[in-house]
Amino acid sequence: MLDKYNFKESEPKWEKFWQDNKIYSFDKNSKKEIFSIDTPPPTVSGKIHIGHIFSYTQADFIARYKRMMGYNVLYPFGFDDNGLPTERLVEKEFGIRAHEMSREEFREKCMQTVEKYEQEFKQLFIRDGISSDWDRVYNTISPRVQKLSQKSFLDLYKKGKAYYGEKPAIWCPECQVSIAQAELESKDIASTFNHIKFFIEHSDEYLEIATTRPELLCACVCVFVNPEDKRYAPLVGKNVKVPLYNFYVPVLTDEKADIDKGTGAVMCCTFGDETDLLWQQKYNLPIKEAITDGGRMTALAGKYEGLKTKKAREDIIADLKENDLLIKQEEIVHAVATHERCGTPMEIKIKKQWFISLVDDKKSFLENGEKINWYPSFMYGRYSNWVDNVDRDWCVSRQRYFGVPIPVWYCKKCGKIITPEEDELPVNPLVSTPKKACECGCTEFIPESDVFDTWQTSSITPQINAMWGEDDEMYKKLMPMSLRPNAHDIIRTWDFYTIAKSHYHSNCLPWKNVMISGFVMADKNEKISKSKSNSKMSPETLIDEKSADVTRYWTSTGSLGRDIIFSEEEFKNGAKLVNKIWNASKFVLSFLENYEPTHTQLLPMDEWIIAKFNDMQKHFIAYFEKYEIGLAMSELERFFWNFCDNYIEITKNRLYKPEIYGEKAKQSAQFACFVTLKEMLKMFAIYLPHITEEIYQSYFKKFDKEISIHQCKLSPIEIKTPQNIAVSGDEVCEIVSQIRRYKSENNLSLKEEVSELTVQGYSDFIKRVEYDIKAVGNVKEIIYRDGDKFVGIKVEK
RNA sequence: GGGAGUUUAGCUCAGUUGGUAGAGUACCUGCCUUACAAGCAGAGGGUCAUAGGUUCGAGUCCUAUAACUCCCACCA
Repeated sequence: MLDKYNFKESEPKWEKFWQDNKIYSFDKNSKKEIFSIDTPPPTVSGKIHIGHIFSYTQADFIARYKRMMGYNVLYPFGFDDNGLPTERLVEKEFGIRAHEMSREEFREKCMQTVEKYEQEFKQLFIRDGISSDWDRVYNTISPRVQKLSQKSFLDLYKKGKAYYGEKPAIWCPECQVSIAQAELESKDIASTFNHIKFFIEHSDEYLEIATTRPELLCACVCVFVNPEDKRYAPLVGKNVKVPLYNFYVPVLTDEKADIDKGTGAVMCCTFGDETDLLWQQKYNLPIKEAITDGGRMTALAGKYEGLKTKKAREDIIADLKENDLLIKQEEIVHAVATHERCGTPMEIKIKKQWFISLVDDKKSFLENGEKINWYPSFMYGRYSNWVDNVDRDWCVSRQRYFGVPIPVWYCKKCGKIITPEEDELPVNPLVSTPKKACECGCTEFIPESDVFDTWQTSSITPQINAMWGEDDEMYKKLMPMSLRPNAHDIIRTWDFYTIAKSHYHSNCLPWKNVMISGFVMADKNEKISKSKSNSKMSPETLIDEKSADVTRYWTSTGSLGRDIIFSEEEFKNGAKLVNKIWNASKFVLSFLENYEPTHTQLLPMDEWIIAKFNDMQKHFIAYFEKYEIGLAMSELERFFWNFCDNYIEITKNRLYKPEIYGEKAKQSAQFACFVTLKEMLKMFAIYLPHITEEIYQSYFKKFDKEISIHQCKLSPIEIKTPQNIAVSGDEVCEIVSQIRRYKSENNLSLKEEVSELTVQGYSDFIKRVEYDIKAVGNVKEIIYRDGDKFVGIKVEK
């Protein structure tokens, strides 16, 4: 009944079948316990790479497992399709820049692009066998989600957790946008420490100052030295001359000036650096802006105006040299905070922006994080480490275009912040106006033109999935969600912000469990590069060439939270397994044609395999409950190979020759084969949904009411087996193994007849299964003896 | 500088509460066994990173150390 397995035909066929029959739909009205998954919405910024497949497939294992354990599984899908990454993709695709066209025109292009990619993404995930409910797909740019995102913001505003303020914000001069602390990435950058002469007023002496940013000389407002630093004590209170610009600044003291760093004297520029801004506030120093939003020098820089900072730095160094103001240069490598998207070193700018409070509530965020089960548990450490170190509120204003608009206007006359009513949402303040006049009577408003940071929206994915404000009953039922799966790189963003939002909105946890997956590395210490991910490691290629099931198998070999090196070897193992499952099923089922499963008196070895199966399944479930998908799989795999190499080998004689062993012996084997294969396939279905469905449909389905194997429940085989049967059966395998070893060592064929087998020191169980041992080893006679355990083999040639 | 993870066979990794070191793979040997040669059977291969400690007994528990990786801080 089973012929050759052709995954290229079979896999798409079943994928369509699952979609057509809505096998993975969430049943809103079901009474079953809900298991809900807060699926990561992939960022629409390019291609899906193998890392996504790795992480998403691992989550899919959980979804399928829970479904088979009888849960009503809510497994939605989403796309994070707004924000800077998407804009950059669109700019690249069309070869345009967002600011060169109207907002509407650009947004239109974004929508087109996003739609195209989302179709591709969706097809790929379906092709990988991801069992999401594709009727429950959300897009962060959709009106529905925009509404929820704005609702979230207004809720925070009402609660005093979102505020509008002028404060130092992290600025990316390349992307020309403010960014959040979480979007920074430390990078080691080679730089030069320039030792520069600051001449002391009314003196020929100079103060030596070391700086990596001489282009900021024009913004210098003072020089700081440490109050304990004896070297500079005489200079404190005096003025020094800023080189090239020739204006004077005072020498002041502050503890933050590090005696050991540079020369111990530091110039303060009230711009571009955290400490500088701190000093600005502490000493109320004048603010001098040296750099434009686009990363060019301002008029303050004099002749360097308009130059990019890097070029200005080079020119200034040249000029300092020429004027004998440069003492020496030191090559250094220092960690610089850069924008993770483009790698450009950040600047600090003072801007009026919207912020969400984080710093004041760190304690709650830590407590809530602790209440969540993190798998693996040490990943909570990464979360708490981040929260501990958060030292600025979350700037959510983005001076961009393709995002959720910040729903506020400012009164033209009194500046009051006007927000829309909830039933007006989603609102684009650039298009619509407030319904009422301002309290001051003014009817003219300035619309906010910024959009939200995309995390502002994606941090409410539990609320989106749980129908916040749309279906109160569902919301209560679904929150907190059961599981958040994601990779370790976004603990500090997605996980953190989501925990913060749920705390602020509903004073609850967003989910009960978090499952953290690792990264796929191209090689040791080598992340996946564009070129690699486009070639042999691309998910499309792997699924096309090796099948989705084999690709999925590979993802099960990874250990939770740990990075994995991409290895073709593991794909080979998966291919072998799939092939073996096919062959074993084909073989077993060939003895089950026209078979009516009826409970018969079982022979010992048939009881043995059932007992072994039930043991294995217990371990399998225990591992899954701990989200240990890889260990669960290896448990199942080991059982399966044992089933093939020992059980089938033993039992096939009875199946082939009922005329020798009896009809009842055949029926016993048939029954054990039937139930064990069926239950085993259900467990494999979690990992290998396609091939298992193919086998299920071609045979087992006719005994079941379920449409698909993926609607079956995992269950133990409900057959009572004798107490020590598992151990006794293993002893049989041990004896069989001895026979095989003897033949192998003596270069004999395995079917060679053993004229006499001596079994010494084994239990009486062996006698009860003598016919099986004789058959599998081709043994003529067995002699039983007492004494120490020993197996003797005699072959007459 | 703070924190985390890892270190077990040539390679990739298991090893639950302490009780004689495991799997897969590679290598080698044999076997075309009435499912599968993409198969089957078998052999060799390890001071469990190092040094101490607790214990009758430590891969496992404790203390140091080292190496590798990651997260965070460090931007004068």
